[in-house]
Amino acid sequence: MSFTIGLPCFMSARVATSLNPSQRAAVEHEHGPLLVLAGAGSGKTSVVTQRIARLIERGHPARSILAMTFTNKAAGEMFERVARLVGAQQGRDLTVSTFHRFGLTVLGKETRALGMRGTSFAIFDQADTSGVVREILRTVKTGKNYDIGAILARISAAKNAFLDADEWAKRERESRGLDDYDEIASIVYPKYQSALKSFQAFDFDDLICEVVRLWRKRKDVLDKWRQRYRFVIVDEYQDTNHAQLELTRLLVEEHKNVCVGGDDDQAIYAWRGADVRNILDFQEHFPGAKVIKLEHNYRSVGAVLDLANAVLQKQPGRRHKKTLMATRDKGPRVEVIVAADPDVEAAFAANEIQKALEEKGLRPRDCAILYRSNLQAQPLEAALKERQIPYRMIGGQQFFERKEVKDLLAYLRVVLDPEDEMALRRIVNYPARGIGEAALAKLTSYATAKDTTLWHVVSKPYLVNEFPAVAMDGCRQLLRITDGARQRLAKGEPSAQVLRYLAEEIKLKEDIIAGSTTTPAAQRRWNNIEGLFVLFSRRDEQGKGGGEDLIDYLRFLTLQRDDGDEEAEDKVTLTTMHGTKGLEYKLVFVVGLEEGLLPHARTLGDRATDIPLEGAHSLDEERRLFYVAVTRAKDKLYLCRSRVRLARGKMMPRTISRFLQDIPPDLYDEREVNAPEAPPLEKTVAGASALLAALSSAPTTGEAPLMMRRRR
DNA sequence: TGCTGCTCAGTTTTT
DNA sequence: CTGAGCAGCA
Repeated sequence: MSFTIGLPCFMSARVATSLNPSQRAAVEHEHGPLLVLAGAGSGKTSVVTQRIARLIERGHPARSILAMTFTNKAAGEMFERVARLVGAQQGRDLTVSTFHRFGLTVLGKETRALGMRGTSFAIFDQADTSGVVREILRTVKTGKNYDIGAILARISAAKNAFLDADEWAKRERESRGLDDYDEIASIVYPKYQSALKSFQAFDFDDLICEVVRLWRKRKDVLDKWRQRYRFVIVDEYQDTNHAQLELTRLLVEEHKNVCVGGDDDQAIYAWRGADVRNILDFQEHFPGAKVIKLEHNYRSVGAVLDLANAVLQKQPGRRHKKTLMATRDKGPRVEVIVAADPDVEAAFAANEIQKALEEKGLRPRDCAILYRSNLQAQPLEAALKERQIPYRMIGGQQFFERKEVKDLLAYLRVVLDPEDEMALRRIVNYPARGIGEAALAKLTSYATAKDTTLWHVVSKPYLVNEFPAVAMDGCRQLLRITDGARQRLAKGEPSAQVLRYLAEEIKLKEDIIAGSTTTPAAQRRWNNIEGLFVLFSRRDEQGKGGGEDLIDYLRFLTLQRDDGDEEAEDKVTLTTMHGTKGLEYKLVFVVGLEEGLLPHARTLGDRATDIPLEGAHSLDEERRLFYVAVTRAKDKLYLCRSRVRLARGKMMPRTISRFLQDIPPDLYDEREVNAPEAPPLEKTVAGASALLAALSSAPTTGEAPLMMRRRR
């Protein structure tokens, strides 16, 4: 089982120069709707970027081109690649953005047309929206303990269908009958909407839906945007939802210059509202559409591709039939690893990576370990740490969703925009300063009665009848802190400096230490805050100012997941199968191929909380997810599973994933791994000294470093 | 008001 | 087993 790096692999350095006929046809396409059906690894992204470059070459101004992607990262990458082709000068005016960010831009520019008071609005992330729903449930007094996510999912579905609560409930009742969650969701939904309105806030769905509503209502506004964008490109089209289709359709209705790229076999986001029919029915939505299929795979060796095709073999009812054709040689065989337990599984992957790094000249960045659920990451992290292999984890709890980060940023928000009520509520009694539930209720009811903002009352608490002296004092403290920060900003102090001041004033460090159970945990959380300082000082260095600029930046951060902006970082990637879409690695491990994990238990048992998906079976989506994971591998693929796994704190026996079972055995070699292979530390001097370095840089608190903790 | 300790639940994916 | 949410108490 050896695989060579270097020889045939660089076929995959493809693109730019040589295009096959289909690719060329797609790149040269100029006017009218175009669907590029691109199988995994068929060079879709490079075709799309080259087409954009070609449009610019043809004399279409870059500023008239809008490309929409799924993630910020994909957007950044596409922008870079186009800029490389046409030059930074030419590419500068190009718009490459996620749907959500584009929506944010439009809403930000159209606050007047939207009829909003003022120009400021907030964006609510999941934590915020969950909080809103929780509050509403309290007032509704159901007595039951509802899953908030399930309610939000239904609200989201209704929003994206542009239906109000009654219309949605009616439609669902007719199509499938209502369950408990549908009932409660239809009660919560209108209240949720008015809550958002009173906060002057948009949730993620609104960023798309409100644009569509506005455009439908205001032809003059729509015309403005239509004139601006003469060419629209959408990547990963299989993952768009109904509202995104509507947005696209409105924008291109006149000129019809819409080019979408995608692959229905890689549709894995139905659970969050993506509708694969968008890509299946593209030709009905955009009559006269040209369809180009890209079926040559330039990424993977034949062995990987054969297996990938076998995975899809079992997929019923594929509409756009594609067969991926190999362009590379067979390569090393795919290996299936049956590990005794998850630690063995992790040790195996880490050992193989280490071997590949030392013996085959691979770089860490060429390797990835993919799993279904973030819970699986822990043993993998530990195994890599033990061997001093650098890695980065994508996903998990997002940086900007961490409590300490949100707390500090909420202060900055309030400083910049005192009417940001969500932020104000968050910090009004943090750190505790005597403004508890009762005091807050007094403040808000006074604000409601006098039709003024919460901030106004907080800054003049003496107006409130029988307001407790302690709470009054608390308000004064809060004012002192925010005023201090505001003055610093006004004086032109860098934003990072102001953040430091705020952290200092609220004794954030002390609070983190007091609120953490272990020293390393406290360290990690404080590191997050330090990370914020670094982030903002980097922004300061770019000469960005305070005020509006900073408000925009904070909004932008809400939509930004941290991919670790160190794109060039040479590290092994640990990520979920979802998080890996669009990426590729020479060496790939897919771990946890067991029933209950893939397919995930939640997609099997039909739980009351899940929305029944129409036309899409979640089991099929799980299979496609497996397909996506497998097709990430360029040279060598390992499929791993464990015989036992921790569930609810107990070791439970596991059964093989049905998807793995479905693959003809002649497409892979199977191997059992039992003893946890010890990390070969003593093997190399480099390894030993790296360990020493790691130990000496461990926290000197007397606490054991985190990595030493898990051992059974 | 705010803390502590209890219970309970719940285990996916993310703009 | 862990974390979050909640009730009851100081």
